[in-house]
Amino acid sequence: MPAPAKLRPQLSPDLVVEAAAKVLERDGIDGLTMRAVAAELKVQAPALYWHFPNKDALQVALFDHLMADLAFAIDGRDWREDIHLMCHQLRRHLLARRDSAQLLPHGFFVGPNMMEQAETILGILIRAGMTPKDAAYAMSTGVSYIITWVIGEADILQRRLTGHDGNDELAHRLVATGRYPYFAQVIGAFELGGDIEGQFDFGLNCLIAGFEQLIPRR
Amino acid sequence: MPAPAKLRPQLSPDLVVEAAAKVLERDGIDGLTMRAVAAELKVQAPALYWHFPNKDALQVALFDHLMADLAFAIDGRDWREDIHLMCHQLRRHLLARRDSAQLLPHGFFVGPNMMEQAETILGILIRAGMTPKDAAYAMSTGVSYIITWVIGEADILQRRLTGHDGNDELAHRLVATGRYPYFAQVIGAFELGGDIEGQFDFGLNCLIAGFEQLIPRR
DNA sequence: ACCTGAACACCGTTCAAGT
DNA sequence: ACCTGAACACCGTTCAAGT
Repeated sequence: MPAPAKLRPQLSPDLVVEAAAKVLERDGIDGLTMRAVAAELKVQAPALYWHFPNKDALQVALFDHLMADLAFAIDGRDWREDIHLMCHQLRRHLLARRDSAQLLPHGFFVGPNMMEQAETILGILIRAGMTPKDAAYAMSTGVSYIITWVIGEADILQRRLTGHDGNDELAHRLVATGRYPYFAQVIGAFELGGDIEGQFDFGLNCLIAGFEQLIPRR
Repeated sequence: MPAPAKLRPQLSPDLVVEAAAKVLERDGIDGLTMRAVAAELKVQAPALYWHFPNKDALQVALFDHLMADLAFAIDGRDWREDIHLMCHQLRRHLLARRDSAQLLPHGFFVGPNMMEQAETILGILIRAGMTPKDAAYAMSTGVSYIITWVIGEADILQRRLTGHDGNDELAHRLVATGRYPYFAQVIGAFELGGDIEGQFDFGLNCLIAGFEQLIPRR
């Protein structure tokens, strides 16, 4: 005779992470509370603490989970091109998973999935001629750039939807005083209507140009 | 006859910001609560809402306040050198004011002080030959790099003090599986004992190398 | 071993009421 | 005009108690 069916499926770290992913997608980072995740699992909040020591650990696991299906599509002909493509793909991946970039206050290469991705990136840079240390720093700088960028971009997209923007107003009032002549020239570049993808590429290309100098010419 | 002395000095936005600065320095970003700021002023928390619409607005004002005495020391001979110096000075300024880099989720050029600083930076880049738009993007990319960096660096310094680091442990366990050969080569670069200032310079030099390409050769 | 119930020590913010 | 008192609707986390 088989074991009696359990009334409730047992919790597990994986189930908790999947529930957290659902909550994050539905309610955003502010809605991602231990109680909400527990509710998603039809369980009381303290139950989660049997599987994760605290919310931080859950967020780390969640981020890694969200990076599991990040598959870089590159052709391996030119490392500059490959890195460029991968950075754009990482940006899109993060943007497509609501608030995922805000999950990690610090350190993104923890967990099996992110480390798997790191292998790809490091391989390209090292085979291109970088020292392992330079490759590590370059990867860290690049990913950090993208994560910070995506947080900012999501914020801009959000404010475009909700309409007006308090900070913009303040900046305009200050510019109107005439005390910031250079800023007055460039304030358009910071406005919500700006070329957002172009600005991403701008910083990205600067970084890649810098990376290029780390590779010995032959 | 002069007006009777008030029992309590009247509150003002400036006084609130100064109290908030004290609380931030003493208790860090987690201790910066409306109640704590109010207590510092010997006032009830709701009183603050007469002077600021919400906590976010207070944080924006506080950040600008903390940037008031940021004075760039440069000599104006070479723009690359100047930018390099300013970036290091901004890093030190932020590091010296506890958790200041964590005050701003989005947008750092709001408020008279930051815009004053922006004038200096934009001036250097535009006079070096950049278009205003490129100068704006370059400044934005650079400051964003530094702020993100400082948040990470403060975190590393903190973990160095408190000793052990859970994420490091996880990464080591995963590396020990042998499935991440490249990562195994570079894990030393990410450890707490790493050359932290060197890593900052690494990213910074990459960016500046990229900026250089925006300036037409003569 | 794994989860519930109840509680602790907080948050940001609102709002009627005071002065 | 400016602040208090009291409350609302939450948080993350702990811990004894249940099964």
